Amino acid sequence: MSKRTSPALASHVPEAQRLSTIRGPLLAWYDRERRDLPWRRTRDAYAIWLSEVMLQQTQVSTVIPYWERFLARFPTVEALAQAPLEEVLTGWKGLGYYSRARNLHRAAQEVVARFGGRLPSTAEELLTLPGFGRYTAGAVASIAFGEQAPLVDGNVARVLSRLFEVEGLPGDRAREARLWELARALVQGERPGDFNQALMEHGATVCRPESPLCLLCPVRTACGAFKRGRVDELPPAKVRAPPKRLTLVLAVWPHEDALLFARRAEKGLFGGLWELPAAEVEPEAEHTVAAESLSKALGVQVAPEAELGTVRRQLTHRALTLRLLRVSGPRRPSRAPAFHELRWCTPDQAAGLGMSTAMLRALEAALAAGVLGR
DNA sequence: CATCCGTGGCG
DNA sequence: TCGCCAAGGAT
Repeated sequence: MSKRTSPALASHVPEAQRLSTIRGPLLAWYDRERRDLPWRRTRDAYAIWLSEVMLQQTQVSTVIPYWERFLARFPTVEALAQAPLEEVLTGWKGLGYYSRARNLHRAAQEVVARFGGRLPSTAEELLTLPGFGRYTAGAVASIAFGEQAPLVDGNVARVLSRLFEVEGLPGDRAREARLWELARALVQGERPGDFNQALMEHGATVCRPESPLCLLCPVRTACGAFKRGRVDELPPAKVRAPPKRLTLVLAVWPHEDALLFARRAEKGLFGGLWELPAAEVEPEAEHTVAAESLSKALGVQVAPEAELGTVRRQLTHRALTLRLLRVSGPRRPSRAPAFHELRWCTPDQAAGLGMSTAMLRALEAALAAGVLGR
């Protein structure tokens, strides 16, 4: 070490001891207490990758059935790469954050093209693929390939914030840098993948956001927040912007035993998914105005026939209002300016489309209103 | 750096 | 009913 060691680095030197008192006990705890999750029973890097993508911002219990179904349908990177995006989105429907599925699909194609169908084994290489950020690259590299690569997710950030009393709000640069530095120091050693999972598992089950189980914590004697009674104040809650309101009018256009469906543009909200053709309107728009918006989107002049009700849906950052408007038109379009594709489907056929949960609720409401008879 | 992108569970 | 948030990434 040079004498010119920065103050920031020098201040961490006493931590070497603490780091070593954390790693062993946490790993031992993990060996005893870890949950039996399906992706912990495989060594297939693709399957592990898939689990990591699905787990982004999504609870374990939600992911399990999706992971099993998706893997059965797309068992290999090659199978996924060859599948049409629409089928991939169908396998993802209901899971949310659909850009994950689009990126996964693109990444699979790149793995085939650039790496001969084998997922690269280092975080550095993984980072070059779509959908791989620092977290996912570290997770796949350490869990699937045994690289001593760090990761910081919401759980790890909380655990390390408490253990080392890391100050600052989520998103703060210095805070993030500090967390990654700690994660990097801690993961050095045997079984890096298990250690990273131990850190996350601990955050998910013991070092929880609310009412953490400190009396069951294997590393509480090393925990700064526990020592000083600061467990409830670390980490500080993130400040969230209030959700914005978005009102969409949905065209319910019956023809015989079918309704008109449209596929959304690839980017943005519900990108690439199917829907009852939608157009944004002012919250209090008259149905004639709403019909005009739909006419523009569909490229055909449609007439408003009846209001069929409203479905509300709360997203993290958006309050959705879906207004169902039964319409009719002079001809039945097969293409439209605002949409990727149009299709006339019976409810049974529509069930096989990749549709968001919000749209599913709206469709149910339209059918309950009797648009296709009983 | 801020904003956008879904969903379901839970108190 | 409501607010909070969970194994993040892209722009």
